[in-house]
Amino acid sequence: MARRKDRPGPLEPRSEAILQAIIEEYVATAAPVGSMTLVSRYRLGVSPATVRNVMAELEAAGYIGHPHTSAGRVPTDAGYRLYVETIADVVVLAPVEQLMIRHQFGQVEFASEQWFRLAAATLAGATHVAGLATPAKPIACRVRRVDLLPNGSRTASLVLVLAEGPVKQVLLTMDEPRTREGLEAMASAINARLSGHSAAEVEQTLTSMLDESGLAPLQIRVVERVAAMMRDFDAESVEDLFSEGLLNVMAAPEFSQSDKLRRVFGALQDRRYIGGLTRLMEGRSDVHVFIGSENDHEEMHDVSLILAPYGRPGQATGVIGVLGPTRMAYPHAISTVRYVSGLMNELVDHLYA
Amino acid sequence: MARRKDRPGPLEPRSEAILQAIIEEYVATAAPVGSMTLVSRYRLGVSPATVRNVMAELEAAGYIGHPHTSAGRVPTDAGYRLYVETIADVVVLAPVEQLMIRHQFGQVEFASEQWFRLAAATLAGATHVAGLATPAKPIACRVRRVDLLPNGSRTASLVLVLAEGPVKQVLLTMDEPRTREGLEAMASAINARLSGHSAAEVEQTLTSMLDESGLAPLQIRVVERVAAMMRDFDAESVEDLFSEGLLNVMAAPEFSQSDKLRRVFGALQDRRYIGGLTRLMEGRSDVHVFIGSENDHEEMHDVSLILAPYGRPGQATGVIGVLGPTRMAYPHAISTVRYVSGLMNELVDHLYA
DNA sequence: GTTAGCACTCCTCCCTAACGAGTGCTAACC
DNA sequence: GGTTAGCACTCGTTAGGGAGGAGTGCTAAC
Repeated sequence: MARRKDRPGPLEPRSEAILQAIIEEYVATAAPVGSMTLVSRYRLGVSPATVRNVMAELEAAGYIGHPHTSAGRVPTDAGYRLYVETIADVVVLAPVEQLMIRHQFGQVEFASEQWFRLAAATLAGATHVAGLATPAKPIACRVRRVDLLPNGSRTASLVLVLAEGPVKQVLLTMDEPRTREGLEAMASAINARLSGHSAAEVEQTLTSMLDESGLAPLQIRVVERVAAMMRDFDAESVEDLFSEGLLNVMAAPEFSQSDKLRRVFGALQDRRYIGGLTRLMEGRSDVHVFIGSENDHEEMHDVSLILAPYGRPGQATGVIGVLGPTRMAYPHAISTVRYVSGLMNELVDHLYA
Repeated sequence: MARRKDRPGPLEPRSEAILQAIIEEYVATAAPVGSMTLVSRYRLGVSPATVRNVMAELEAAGYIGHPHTSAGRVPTDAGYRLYVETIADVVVLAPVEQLMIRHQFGQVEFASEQWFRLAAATLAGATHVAGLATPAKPIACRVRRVDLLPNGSRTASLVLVLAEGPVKQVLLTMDEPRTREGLEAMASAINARLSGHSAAEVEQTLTSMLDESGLAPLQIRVVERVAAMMRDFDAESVEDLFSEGLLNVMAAPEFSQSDKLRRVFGALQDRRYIGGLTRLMEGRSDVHVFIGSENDHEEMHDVSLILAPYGRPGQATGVIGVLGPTRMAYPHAISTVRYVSGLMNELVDHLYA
């Protein structure tokens, strides 16, 4: 209020430079930064007193704060927000790092289940905070084929392959023994009716089958199971989250007493929270940063999320990103997430080409 | 040394009762326990002075210690060990809890990949420490069948189903487009050669195929990939570990400053450590407890592991268990792990019946 | 508008003393 | 001889009180 002349809008270049310096120093040291340290370490071309004046303005505008009177300044969430917005569009990952990450992705064979894990691990390794990734599951899965393979005398494996790639296997118990041939015949009969169908369509087929006479009870049970598995697939898609390198975040001094972090970890295991995240990213097309209190969930008020969608909108999308303390190296993290999401896009394109 | 008359051997009943009381009190309160609290809360039938004398003996024998002169007693790892050995054979899980756990297992359909997750989650929920589980992978996997399914124009899914149940899918890129029928024909040709084969046998087939003429390069590449996947399966089996409820352990006061715990989590992510664990349990048939410094790895010196093997020796085995602070409710944890391992045995038997 | 000077604030660190929990010893008791 | 009451002693914990210092905000000079 005091010395501010106009509304929060754009800051004078010098004020912005000082805010930037404060943030960079604080990110590096985790300690409140004073006017003296600032002028001695950053070529600001002004005296500590001037810096103090600017600091007072920045504080009045809500971009920085003091823990107490005789302490240095600490960026607020709003300060980080401004900082991120000024740098977000320009940061690009250094070519060396691009190369290293691309190299890591080159290692993986096209085993599709491993992509997100790899993405999460790569992000964690590159940014030294935690990497996150959800699988890119299709909006609505479709059946490719169903196999019935004999196991023991009265058990069989039901293998469901989706058009989009994923495979799932469940165990089936049968009232009476069946031959391999009998099972194969049944599988191809089922495939004829289900192949290419979505979860809803399988459901329809199931209800119509219930009216038909002459169908083996086992056949109906198999279709029931397939319908259930398809439901699961559709539901899972938004609820699975891989995280890697949470230990990196544990190492941050702000989380040395594990209390706050425990709540963060708890939220990360909450499927509803994860579902919310993916839904939040649905409309977006580029990296988005959620800083501290900008996160909807109170548990996340001490951390920042940098997320990016990937995949093909309307077909199969997922989310990758990083999670770290609000005191985080945003430029590097943002550019890394952006780069990895680009790589993930390439991979998905390759899969659907 | 001082007052001990004979070697560590069996303790007098009264001493044992007092050790037991110390441990139970310490497990409950996490604070060193004094002679007064002990007589007031446990019906020991003796005065604090007598308890102090016994405590001195127990300390000389190495079963308990003091943090400092004027503090109460704390059990040592050796004390826990003695305690665990006196109770291990007799503890049985309360019927109510048995029912609850069995009920949880009833929920899961026979989707075999989910068993260990469920076991880990159940253990975590029942014991309030962390639950661990490795999948029960067969000693040596065998191929059941291979499918080649067209994806895009130049990509196909290679689906590998193992005789033991697990399924894996990878993406294959092809130099030239192939029809669905062509792929199916190739798949059945490959199946004829690989079905029922172990990783080593697939490897042999591959080398013999390299000498044959007239084989499509793609066919050889597929067999190569299958060989690689089989190797992976065999290797993965001992290296995968699901954990659930690590947050429970974070909540323990001994880990309030997250330093020690971070090292524990680090070790849990180390595949070599996990491999060591499973190998450690290979010869055993019942629950085994590793208390603090009994663990080979220094990172684990502040936690205890209660592990049990499950599965069919020689066919498919895995390990389940819990991880908690050395100050843990051993009787309950041991009986829970034992009970869940029994359930897992039932499940595996059912699968292989 | 910028800067030097300076009083002021308030956190941090360190020292000390009072407190108290719990022990270990000794001597009496059963 | 084992058990117990009594008591001196140890030592960590806590609270209080400067001394020190980092950093600010204000004022006045540049």
